[in-house]
Amino acid sequence: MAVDLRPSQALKLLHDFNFEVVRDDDRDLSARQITILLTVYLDPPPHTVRGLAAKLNVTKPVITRALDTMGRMEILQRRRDPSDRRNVLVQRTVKGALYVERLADLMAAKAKELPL
Amino acid sequence: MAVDLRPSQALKLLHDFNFEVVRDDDRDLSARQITILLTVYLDPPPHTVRGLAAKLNVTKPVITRALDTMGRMEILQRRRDPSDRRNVLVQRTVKGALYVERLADLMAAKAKELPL
DNA sequence: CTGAAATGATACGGCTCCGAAACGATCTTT
DNA sequence: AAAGATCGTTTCGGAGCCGTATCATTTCAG
Repeated sequence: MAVDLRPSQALKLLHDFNFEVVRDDDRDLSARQITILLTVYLDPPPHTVRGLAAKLNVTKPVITRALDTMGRMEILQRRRDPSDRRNVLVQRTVKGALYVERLADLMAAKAKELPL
Repeated sequence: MAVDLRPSQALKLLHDFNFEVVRDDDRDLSARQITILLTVYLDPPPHTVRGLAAKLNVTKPVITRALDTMGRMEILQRRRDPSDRRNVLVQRTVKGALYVERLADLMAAKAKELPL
């Protein structure tokens, strides 16, 4: 129980963060895509399509399509599992790490600006 | 400078919050829609289509369509400005207030669970 | 009173995403 | 090796959202 955030502060933080993302990027990821991305970057590997789908409670094609999109953006990467070639391993990329880091910094900055 | 949130905590908070939203709602609002919604609920009125578009740096049809969608969800409401009938005033609803409150509580709860 | 300006809504073509179902490739079992 | 199971992808029809351009309504200026 570390960070004490009142609901009104949470709301403002949520607004300010989204506001910044919307203003900067013409292209914004959906909540699903963000969750997939952050899951890959926060949870220990390996990450498979099926595993991500089960964890996020969505269908497999949702993951496949999100990987198509974020693969094109080069923030996530597919690789075949050598030990079981049916599996696809979802991996991080350098560009993706920078992207995620930017999100984290932006959120931390917005939190710092919150009124008491 | 109230809330101290390290980037790694911000990332986990962002993940946990989105994770919960994605798991619960089959239909999730876009970053733009959330920003519009929270702007109406946080900034002082009046809110017009043109004003919101300028503030968020998007085109007017984006606002109109978002109002269509969130109007159907009954979390935002249109009303004609009586003093200048060209304007549309965007207003809160009871249902919308509950929706926003739920977002705030969820985020605050997830912040409380963050590791030090 | 008439034409210009302002406001929000709409039409359009294009793109992305959705869930369900079917599919090919790969392993596992027999 | 044949049959079945598992995994990720693709297809399909349908829906939402995008930006540009245009439209109807309302107000304002001359």
